[in-house]
Amino acid sequence: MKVSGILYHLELEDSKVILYLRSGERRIIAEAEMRPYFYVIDGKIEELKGFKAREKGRELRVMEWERVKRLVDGVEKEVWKVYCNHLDCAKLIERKFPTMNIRGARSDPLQVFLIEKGLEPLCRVEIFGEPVGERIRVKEIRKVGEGSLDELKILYFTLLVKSEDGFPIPEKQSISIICCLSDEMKCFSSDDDREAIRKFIEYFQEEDPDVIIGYAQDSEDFPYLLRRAKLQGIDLKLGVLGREIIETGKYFRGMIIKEVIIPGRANIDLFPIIYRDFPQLPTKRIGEVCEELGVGEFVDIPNYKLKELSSKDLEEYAKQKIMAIKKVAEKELGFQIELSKLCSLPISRVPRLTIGELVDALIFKEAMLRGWILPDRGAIEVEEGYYAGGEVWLKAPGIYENVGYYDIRSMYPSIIKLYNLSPEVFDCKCCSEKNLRELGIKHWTCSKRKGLLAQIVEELIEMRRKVKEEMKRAKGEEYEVLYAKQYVLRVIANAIYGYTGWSSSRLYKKDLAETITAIGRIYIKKIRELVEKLGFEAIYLDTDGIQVIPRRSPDFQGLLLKLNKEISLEVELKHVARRAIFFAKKKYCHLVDGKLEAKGLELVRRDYPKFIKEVQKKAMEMLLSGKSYAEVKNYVDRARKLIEEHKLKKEELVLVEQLAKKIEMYERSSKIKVCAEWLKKEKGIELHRGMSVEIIIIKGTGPVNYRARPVQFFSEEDLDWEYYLGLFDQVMERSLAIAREEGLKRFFK
DNA sequence: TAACGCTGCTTACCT
DNA sequence: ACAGGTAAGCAGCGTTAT
Repeated sequence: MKVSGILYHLELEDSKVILYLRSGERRIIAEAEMRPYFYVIDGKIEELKGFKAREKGRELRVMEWERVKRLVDGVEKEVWKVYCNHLDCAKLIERKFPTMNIRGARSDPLQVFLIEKGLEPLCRVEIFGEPVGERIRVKEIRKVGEGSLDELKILYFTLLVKSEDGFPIPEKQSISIICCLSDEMKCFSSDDDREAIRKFIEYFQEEDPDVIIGYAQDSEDFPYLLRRAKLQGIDLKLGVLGREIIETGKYFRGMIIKEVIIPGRANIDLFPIIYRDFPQLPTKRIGEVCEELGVGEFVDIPNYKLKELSSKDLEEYAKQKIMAIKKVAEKELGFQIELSKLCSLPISRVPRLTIGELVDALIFKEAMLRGWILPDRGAIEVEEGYYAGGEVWLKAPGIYENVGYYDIRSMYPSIIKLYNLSPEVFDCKCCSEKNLRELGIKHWTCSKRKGLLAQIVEELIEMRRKVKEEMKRAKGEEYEVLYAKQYVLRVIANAIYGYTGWSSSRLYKKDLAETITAIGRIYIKKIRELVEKLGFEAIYLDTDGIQVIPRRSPDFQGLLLKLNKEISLEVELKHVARRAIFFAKKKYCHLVDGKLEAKGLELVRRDYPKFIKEVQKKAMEMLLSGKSYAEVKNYVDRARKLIEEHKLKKEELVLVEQLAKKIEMYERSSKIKVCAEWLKKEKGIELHRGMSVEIIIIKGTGPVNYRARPVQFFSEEDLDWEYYLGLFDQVMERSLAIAREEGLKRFFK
């Protein structure tokens, strides 16, 4: 028989790949046999022939072996390809034979499956096979077209719990409301949550969604729901065909996070995506995310304030929250889908991977398609010491007018492409012409073969160029898809240099990473020299960017043309700032089209009190728009009075810090560490790595950091106003010093 | 014993 | 847990002034 549908989810079951397809109203479940394998690069495999072992009650054994030709780190070799009956068999053999040169035993089987079959996540597939029970056993599978989320059944999900302090405990507090959105909005609540959970499960099974989308549902909603359901004696059968959901712990970005598996459905948690892709957002609450993405307003109500809402208001809030989740998903999921296609990974896996892991997945895929076998991750020995990065230079702090900001377009990717940089051709044995010597670099690249990394980067750049070309003619939905495609191509290309210097990457080579940054420094310094020759003065450099002021005529476009004639990388003019203030390296602000653009200033940092940031912002705007020192000073002094006279609300003095490591790992007490300890001791609340807290400083004796507290438990009377005054003065002093000195200079002229 | 000064930990930022 | 470069606040601790 032949079936077709959108491939929306894949799972691993022993050595089978289970495929979930959506075909109109129907769901198709198929299973494909896969033969797990690994490579033995050189040496004998006699010991492996007939290998058998028992582990967790299963028999693991080697099935077959064959001699195949592959490119091992770019060198053609005959290697052994060894097939086994189970994935764990490959891993066991790798552990048991540490001296054997084994590769690929830990490769992602679902990714390998997708690559081997030429499939894309969310594509339309055709399957030839025969039915076995509820499934179809796959004989042949192929991609026959494109698909999209629109063709799938999506269910948005969230729940709310009222609690005293915002950290509810399942044993004490029942779920106040569960809210779902598919074709329509549905809310479930009851006095005790037993009925609500029952009805929710019933509804969920009836809806039978392909994709579940929420915000922090893996770390919060589902674990809470699981505990409550257990207490109420209810099974949480939310999987396809009534299978129960599975809670797992996984090491992610240096911390244990919970991952919930809902068999047969793609469970997509937006929170880890936001955590990874929007590190600049201090709280990561949905309202903040909505604002960042420009998808409308949503006012977050902190968990500790939910108790003040009536049932009606709570329901209204839940509905608004789920609409906000939907908007964030609609804006953000396009990128994740394109990432999953680019890297050949199931869509539900992508949100949980770091950028490094995504780059690694792409490198693995491209290597596999070329018949290469690369080292496994973490297999290359790490070289000691650090290497130099980008050039950073500031002529002098001060106020400048007419500042042109130029940068080298995609500098590191362009360097990799232009100089054919890749580990296997770096310092090759075959070349006598040491081509990087002319740049003053002691290394060289091969002039006979094109390196793998350079090939991949070139392809990414070329693909992006084509997509951007198509974008010119595209509109609406099509445009959005193309935009997402070019965006992920850029993100991945930009991370490739870092990947070469990442100690656990397959292509780790410190000297190579160092060479890339060294070439970057040479180029930006060369541009500085040119700029100086062409009638401009360089005032600031950072890595791939240079800021200049005109000595005579401010012909910034003319300078751009001249630079591009001289330089083999592409130079762009980002903008010309009417006026700019430089405080230090990585701390400056520009006035561009009447708007303030601040970099590194306190006002962009989450760990400064909100009020101080607002006053600084206003002061910067005044200075940039030409107000005198005296005027600005006057404004700042009036603002200062509000602190002096205790006329601010505690919310205006809040700062945010993120717990960067496990509490035991601290050698000093930071504000966030003290808050984490206080929450544990006083409230029994445990903060885990990566969580942020809104902090205020209370009065008392001892060092300030020891007086940091979560804002919700204290009032204005508790605040250490003197501390805020001191910090305010410190920040304002250095913010205004430049204008003051500038004024003095004029006075003495 | 308070004040001072230095070191290096800590956080968050820039490219 | 893609890389390195940077500023700033302040704990922690030894030294100096009182």
